[in-house]
Amino acid sequence: MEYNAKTIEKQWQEYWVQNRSFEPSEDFSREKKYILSMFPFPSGRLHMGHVRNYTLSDAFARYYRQQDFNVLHPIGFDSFGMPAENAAIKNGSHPKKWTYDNIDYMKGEFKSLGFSFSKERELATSDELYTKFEQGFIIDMYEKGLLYRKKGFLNWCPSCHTVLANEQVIEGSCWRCDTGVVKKDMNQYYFKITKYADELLDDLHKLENGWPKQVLTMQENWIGKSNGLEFQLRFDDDSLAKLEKKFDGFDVFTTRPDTIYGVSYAALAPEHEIVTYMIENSLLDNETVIKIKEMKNASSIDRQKEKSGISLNLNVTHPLTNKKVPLWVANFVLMDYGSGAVMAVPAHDERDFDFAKKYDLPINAVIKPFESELESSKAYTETGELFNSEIFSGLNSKEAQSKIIDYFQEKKIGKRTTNYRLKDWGVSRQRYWGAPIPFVHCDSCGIVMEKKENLPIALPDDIEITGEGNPLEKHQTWKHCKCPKCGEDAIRETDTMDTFVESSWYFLRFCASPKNWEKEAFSKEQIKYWMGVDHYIGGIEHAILHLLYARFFTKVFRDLGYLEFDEPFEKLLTQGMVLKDGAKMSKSKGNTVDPDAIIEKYGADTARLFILFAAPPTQELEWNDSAVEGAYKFLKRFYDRSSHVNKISTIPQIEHATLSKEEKFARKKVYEALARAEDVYTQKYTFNTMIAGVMEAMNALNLQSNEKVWSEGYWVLTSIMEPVIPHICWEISSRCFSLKNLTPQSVLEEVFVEESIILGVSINGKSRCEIEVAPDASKESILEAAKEKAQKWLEGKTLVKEILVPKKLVNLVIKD
RNA sequence: GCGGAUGUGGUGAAAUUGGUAUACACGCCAGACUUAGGAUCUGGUGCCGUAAGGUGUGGAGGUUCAAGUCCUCUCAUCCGCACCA
Repeated sequence: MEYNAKTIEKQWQEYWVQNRSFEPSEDFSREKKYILSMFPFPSGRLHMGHVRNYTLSDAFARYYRQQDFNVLHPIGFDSFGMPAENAAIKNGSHPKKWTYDNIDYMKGEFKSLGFSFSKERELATSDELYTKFEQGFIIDMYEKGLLYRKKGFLNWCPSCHTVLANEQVIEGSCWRCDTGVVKKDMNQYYFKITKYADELLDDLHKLENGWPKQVLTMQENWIGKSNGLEFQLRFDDDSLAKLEKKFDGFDVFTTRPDTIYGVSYAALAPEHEIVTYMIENSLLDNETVIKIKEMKNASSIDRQKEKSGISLNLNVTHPLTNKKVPLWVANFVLMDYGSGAVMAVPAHDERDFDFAKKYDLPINAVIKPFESELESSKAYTETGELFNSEIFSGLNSKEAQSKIIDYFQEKKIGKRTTNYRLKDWGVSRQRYWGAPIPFVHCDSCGIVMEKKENLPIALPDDIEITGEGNPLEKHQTWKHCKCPKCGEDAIRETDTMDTFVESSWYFLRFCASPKNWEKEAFSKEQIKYWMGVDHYIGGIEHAILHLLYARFFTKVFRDLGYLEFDEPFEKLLTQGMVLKDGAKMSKSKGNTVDPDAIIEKYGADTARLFILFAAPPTQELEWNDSAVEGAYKFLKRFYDRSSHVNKISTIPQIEHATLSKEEKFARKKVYEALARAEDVYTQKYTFNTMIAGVMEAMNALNLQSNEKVWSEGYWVLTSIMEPVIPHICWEISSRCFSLKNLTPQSVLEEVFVEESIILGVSINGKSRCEIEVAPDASKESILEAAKEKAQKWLEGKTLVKEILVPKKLVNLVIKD
């Protein structure tokens, strides 16, 4: 029989649409599985990474459907974002048209790959309905104080007149025009994600069994919790006078309070408010001001190259010794961590040491190793024994840390504090193609939330996109409105939201029944049934931001009363990248493979089979044209051999004992494959080994010609393979089994019963020969057989030990 | 620097609790059928060796009757974070 992928695939794709085969049921009494793959940005065409992602989720979804679960396997498009605007700048196409044209094309690609997505729940985050509910949530969060507006230092491209996200700054320059990026002080909206820092960190433990360790660690490091001492460094009298008593001092944070007696200077970030005050009030000479401005304006790369600083000619007093400590501005002190100021202990911190060497500041050692001498040529950053530390001398670092913190707390001059690397999430973008932030600026009322009944605040279509500045701000009429509170003329907020906001709750929206799509974002009942996501599959590149933000939204929604759980994704599978010629596929490298071309040449089943067979999902996948060809050959053979199968509608009953050796072996291989498949879908996700098992079974079936064994084999194998290569399996199954075999299959234990078993015989751990014994042979008889067979190696030696590992091997230990 | 991961044939990769290393596939070699083959089928294929045998999971040690698997050290590659006080 000739395998014609195109015909078969078209036919079943139509069948599935007409039969609504992949729509979840609203019967909430059934057991459910929620299988989700990270939705794509509608860039135009699918790439192989997408194909890998959705082939994986599709395999899970189809498997659980076979197992009679109510399966939700939705898809959507993360459709706001910069590329749509960039396309507009480049080709003059409207972002909306560009986006929705791409979506249409990609939906066609999904269909041609046979992905079993629910059609009725498809959405795009740029849909006005989606914006409407999102803006509602934003208002809720603003009311709860979880969204606020403040000035912040942002990456600003002076040429594009826009704020850039950190990821858009490439080596200190704008990713698009290569202009040097500067920091600009601007008003921005922030989500108060830091309020949840502790919970986001602690709850990682709840995910230990379902998430890759790597992702958990990355999130842990990103949150970056550290414990230590916070205290105030106070100015001495002269310095207070110089500062016109505007500042008493400033806070510093340290994780090493045990080194406090080694403090020999203190340093402020160039952006620190005291520094700003001194510049604004001409308290510094010109040279110093120029130096500080240089530090501020340096790109982050330059700033890291070499430590530099300048003295402020001010002194603070050491909190314990009351000695004078000089105050400097230093480029290595970061404004956005801790308080933007540090106590410096050059003897025990590498940065402080480098700086002290450069500017000839004192280096006072106060910690020494327990069992060796202190070297003065570098900073000793380990823990050790304290000295020159008054009453704390002689203590070890660990004890000293808590005692010194206690001492500060007793004296009320400092306190135990926790610091986080995680910062509040800046969400406003000066961009057109995003969800508008639903606020208005009113001269008399300030920032006012839009009324929920006025939502969505939709984007205007008639805009001009030039790449410079924010098109919404330049629009003549859109931003003018009435204040929802006082009714006077007001101005709409023209900032739009970061696209990560949309992807932080889309998995909840999918739970909503399309019947109520217009009415509500989702209902508590629907969420309760479908969530959490049983398998979430996507790229490792989202290990931090997307997954952290989605976890944050889940906790916020819980606190807003919309749902009742803490974590959205129970099991996370992070797939490896798709490579060609050893490098990630990318247009710029010219090493891409177009999925459409593969489907055209071989069909979707070949692409899916290759992708799942070539490597386990978490590993990188190296594209290999001849291995694709190999997958295609297997499908041809698989299709061709189905001519050995009888048309039946129940699995054949076979009298195992009456079969030939080859027939028995074939059945054993078939059921081995089935047993392995169960494990793969539910535990290990190593589809490559499952497919190998099926190939072994096929090879074994080929060695015999019993029609019943063939039929039984195909009954089982097409069931195992349907999630991987659905079209060909539905075709064979409908022709031979009236689709009756795409159901749970049970492993027949009887086929594993062996008439004899083969044991390896090794001498001193080295395998030498084999023996064949009856399964119930006694230990003595097995050892006897082994010794007889291995006689050759035993001659002239002394046998010192005999080990029998049941069903595996015999090891004979000998001596000369 | 800190954290995480990975190292097995020519290639992608297998290997329950430690128990005959290299399943399955690609590639290669040989043969069959063919006007032809980039189709199909059959057989072979870790390395050295005619063979017996030796050797072999990045490297060096160790534990064990037995180590790809456990322990110690080390090298290499990849990924994430990074002047985080």
